Amino acid sequence: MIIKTNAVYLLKRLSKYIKNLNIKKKTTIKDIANVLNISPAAVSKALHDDSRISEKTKKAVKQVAKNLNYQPNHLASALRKGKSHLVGVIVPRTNSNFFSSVIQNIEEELNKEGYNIIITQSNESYKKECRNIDTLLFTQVDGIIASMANETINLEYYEKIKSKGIPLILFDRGENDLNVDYIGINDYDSSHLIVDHLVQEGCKRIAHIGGYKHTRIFNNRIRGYIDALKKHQLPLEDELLIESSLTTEDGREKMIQLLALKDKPDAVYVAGDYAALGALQVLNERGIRIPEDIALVGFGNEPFTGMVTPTITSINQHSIEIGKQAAKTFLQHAKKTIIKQQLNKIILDAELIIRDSSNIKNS
Amino acid sequence: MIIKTNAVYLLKRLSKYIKNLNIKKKTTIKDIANVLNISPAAVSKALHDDSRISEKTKKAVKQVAKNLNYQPNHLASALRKGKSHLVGVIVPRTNSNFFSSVIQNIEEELNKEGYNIIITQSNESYKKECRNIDTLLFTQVDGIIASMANETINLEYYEKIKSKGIPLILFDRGENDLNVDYIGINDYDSSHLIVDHLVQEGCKRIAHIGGYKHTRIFNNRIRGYIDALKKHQLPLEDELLIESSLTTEDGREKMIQLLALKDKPDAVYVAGDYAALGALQVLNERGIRIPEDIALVGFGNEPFTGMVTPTITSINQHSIEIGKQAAKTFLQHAKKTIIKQQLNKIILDAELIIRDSSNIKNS
DNA sequence: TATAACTGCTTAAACGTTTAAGCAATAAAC
DNA sequence: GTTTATTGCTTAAACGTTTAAGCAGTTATA
Repeated sequence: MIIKTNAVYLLKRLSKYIKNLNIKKKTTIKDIANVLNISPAAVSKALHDDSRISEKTKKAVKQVAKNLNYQPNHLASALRKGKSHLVGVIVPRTNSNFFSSVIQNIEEELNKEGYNIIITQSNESYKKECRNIDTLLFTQVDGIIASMANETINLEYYEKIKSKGIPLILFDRGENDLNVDYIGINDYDSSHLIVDHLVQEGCKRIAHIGGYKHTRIFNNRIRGYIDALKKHQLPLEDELLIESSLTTEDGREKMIQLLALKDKPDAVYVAGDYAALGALQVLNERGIRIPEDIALVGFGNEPFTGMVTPTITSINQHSIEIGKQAAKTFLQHAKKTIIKQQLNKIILDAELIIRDSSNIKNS
Repeated sequence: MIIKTNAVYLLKRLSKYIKNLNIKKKTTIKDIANVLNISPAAVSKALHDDSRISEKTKKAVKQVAKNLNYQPNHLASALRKGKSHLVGVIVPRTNSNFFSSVIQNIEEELNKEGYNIIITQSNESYKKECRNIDTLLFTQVDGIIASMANETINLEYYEKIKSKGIPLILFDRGENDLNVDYIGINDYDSSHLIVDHLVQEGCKRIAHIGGYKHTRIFNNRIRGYIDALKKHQLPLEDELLIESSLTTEDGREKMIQLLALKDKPDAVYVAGDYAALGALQVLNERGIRIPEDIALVGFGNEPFTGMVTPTITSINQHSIEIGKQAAKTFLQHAKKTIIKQQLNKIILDAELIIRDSSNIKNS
């Protein structure tokens, strides 16, 4: 009788194996349990180094897991635990050095704590951004770190994230009204840095090709520009303050617009490097000397600012620090359970990188 | 008695609601079922427009789902169905226009079919690439689309993907030995295009700063370079063929090395735009005229090739088409169940974008 | 008028984990 | 020598879906 039971038992075990061989099913915790003749629960605990499992069993479990090439099923554990250990990241685009550097540092910081990231791009489109949010919520991410598209005014979708109780951290392009954690640089002060520098180089008519006023960071840069002009008792003229989408193409157009003025500026501060590039192209094409005739300053310190002729003075946005802080802020949320949600607003000091395009005295 | 049963029943329903209100739990299919007094199975089917559910019920279910702000739990359905509808993408880095454009097009194409992508970067590191693969397998992706790191020689991890039966599609940087689907451009022909063009411009001593020989695409570019030289009866000289990591820094070094030769080249074909930029910087710094003294050609058509002075002639790698084809190839795998796996090797014709750095006759 | 086919659901099991609760057996404490 | 703790497991339920199987009731078919 014992022999028969044993035979039945062996047959059962064997059939499992045959099934595995044929259908090439992924090995599960159950398979390991069957091999060692212990319960799946014990295997799970052994793999997680539970103190209530003997060292002997742990060793055995890990060995068998390795032999059977066991890979834990993230979906199952995430479902059971209610945590996916996935963090969603939304950026306007990845092919800018600033964003890809931020992403890289978010990833690095989160990987340390066992989190992985899902990167999505909005391509500066509000509609795409909404779809990305839905996708991320659908994927059950544990948190979202985002920088808003230029187009985004309606915050309904971001409210949706908050209402689901999912930590939301914004960086660079954020909104004050949303009342969430934010990491960025001091845009207002950056404008002061730039204007101070240009004044020091002898400029008297400083134009500003700014971003959309409705976006907080660009608004701050504009305010900084205005206040800095006042500080230096330079007149603020409407025709010198232009709103732009800050693409390279629009940078070209807005520069052409400035050159059409009877009273041309002697310096142009552009709120984005790509638009500054467009401006530079126009100036070069028309044989206007930079910085002698017109000085140029960009924003973002994209690598190409150091590649073009002349190299473009720009603001370093501390992408590394922003990425690290964004990740750390998320981790704070993830760790505390219900403790009071203290808002983090981290504003980093920016740094002006002076290059040829504004270096009048040394040129 | 009936009343009592009803009371108990109502109490049960009520308690569910109270629970929902307090703990702010996400609404599930069960909640909808409870409200409408039907089974969860019926709700699931209604949401998926199953033909065996009445239109009336479907309407009601969808209405309640909307009211309760129901969001399907992706983890649960993925676990049950054995499909995550997630595709992993591995690239050396995202801050190159080529890769970010490929990614964007992969995403677009896959989104149409209800798939989402997880982007990971290897930063050209083999170790990071292995970790990325583990992460993606762990996340139960339905497929992986990858372009290999420069460092990658050992294909063990890629074999791991194949052995799990997960579709693997390589693009740009791939390996022949792996025997998987591949989408890329014709690197061999591209070299011919470049050499033909340079010869036509009158160059007689053409150097090549190539990528690592062990990477198939760079090897093909080298072979194309050699064969094209032969075709034009130009002598092939060892000192003119240099292996490089193709970073901007290394491009500088290798250019300096070429300038140290007693018999300098009159043209340099660099296998990557970033390295070509380094070469350009060195030439500019030393007052060597481009293209009159030395012509320069890059590879990849990165946007900055059109921004620098002089603009750099380069090869357009068809990132859009590569992205679309990679996605489509994956979808083919995803759709057929066990049908024979016919390998897709898609080789696109490249295109030479002629700019100032090699336009001798018109300069 | 029986039989088949369709409609509109329900039941119950499954996906692979984790975890609270519990149960023997052994060790420690009194 | 009884009580108490500790060790090393097991059992069973749960996470939220999906789906095969089945079951009434209705409608069409022969």
